[in-house]
Amino acid sequence: MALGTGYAQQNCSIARALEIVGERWTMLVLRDCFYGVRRFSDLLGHLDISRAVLTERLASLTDAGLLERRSAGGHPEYLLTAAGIAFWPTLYSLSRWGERYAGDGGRTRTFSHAGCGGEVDDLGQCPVCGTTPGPADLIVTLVEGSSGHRRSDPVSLALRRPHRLLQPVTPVAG
Amino acid sequence: MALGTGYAQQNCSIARALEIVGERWTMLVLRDCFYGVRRFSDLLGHLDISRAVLTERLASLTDAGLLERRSAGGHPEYLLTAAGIAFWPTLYSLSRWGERYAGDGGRTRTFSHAGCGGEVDDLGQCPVCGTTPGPADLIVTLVEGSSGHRRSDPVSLALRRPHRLLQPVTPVAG
DNA sequence: GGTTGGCAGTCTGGTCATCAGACCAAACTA
DNA sequence: TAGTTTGGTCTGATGACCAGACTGCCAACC
Repeated sequence: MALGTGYAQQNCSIARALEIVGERWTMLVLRDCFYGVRRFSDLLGHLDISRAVLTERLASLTDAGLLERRSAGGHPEYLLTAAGIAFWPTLYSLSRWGERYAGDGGRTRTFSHAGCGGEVDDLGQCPVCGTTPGPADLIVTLVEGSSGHRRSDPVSLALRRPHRLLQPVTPVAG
Repeated sequence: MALGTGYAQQNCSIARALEIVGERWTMLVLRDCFYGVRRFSDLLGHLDISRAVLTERLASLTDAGLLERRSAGGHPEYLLTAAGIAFWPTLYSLSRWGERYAGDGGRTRTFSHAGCGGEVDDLGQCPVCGTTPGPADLIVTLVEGSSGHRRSDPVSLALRRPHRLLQPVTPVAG
């Protein structure tokens, strides 16, 4: 949060969590990381965010231990750490709430268990095998007919195909 | 979010959710509502927030349908609606993540099922009876010895006792 | 009936964060 | 070697947030 008067006095795990992930754009950066976006320019194009703010968010997420900055092929890549991956349930829960109460009520994306194909429920549990798959075992699929096809940047196009979370996306040029 | 360039282009339920609950202080206001804080002055004292910002947050949460403003005894009260109550899993999940990765790793609060006394797990499920209690059926208890006793405003003092979520707190004067 | 006091806001001037867009350095490519 | 891509930094303008002063409403009390 990095303001003079942050949430420090709140002494509450929610407040402390929000000190790390509560700033504008931060959770959307994490969402993109789960979707497999790893590069500065891809995040920039997909989020429509100011370069300075993206730089700052990536640095603070890295400082906080949710992301790891790694050089790959001459360019940096930002990968989720264990602490970052552990944030998935919160993001999933927020997504489900948003589908129900911040849109037209319909599904926009579904998440299915890569192991058995079951579509996970509100709690993230697979109704077929009864486990709670981590993000690495989930396949995200855009719901056809949802309002989910507006953007046309390369990353958005690449994300229209079903794909496994955390696996790197390869944006198509154009 | 109410900025010229919000998250509108993101076309994603997470982005839409964050348009409503993603601003500074908003989730902490909701947290306090779950804890039973209902009055403007109590929120003000417990959150250490600017009056203008609290006014704006309460108005936008009311507009978005998460809170309901109701006159009670000559003063307004802010109560969670169904949409607001449905936000509990996200808040709980964020709290658990924060305990693990944004603090010393220890529990600060526990939530137990009022029906059978079981302490709910990471997913919010009661290990005793197997159900997933809603917030109205949860009792929050501050963990002794956690760093959770810093604040001394009347609301914080009232919240030190175990109490059921959504039940109104009665701050002690002083 | 007038006064007092608490409550729920609004208003104000200053500070901080974010914005769009220009600029820059390093690495790769032709 | 010149140009392009990538990953940033810098700048001036705008908007959000801050602490604190101020206002209007209502109930209780004298």
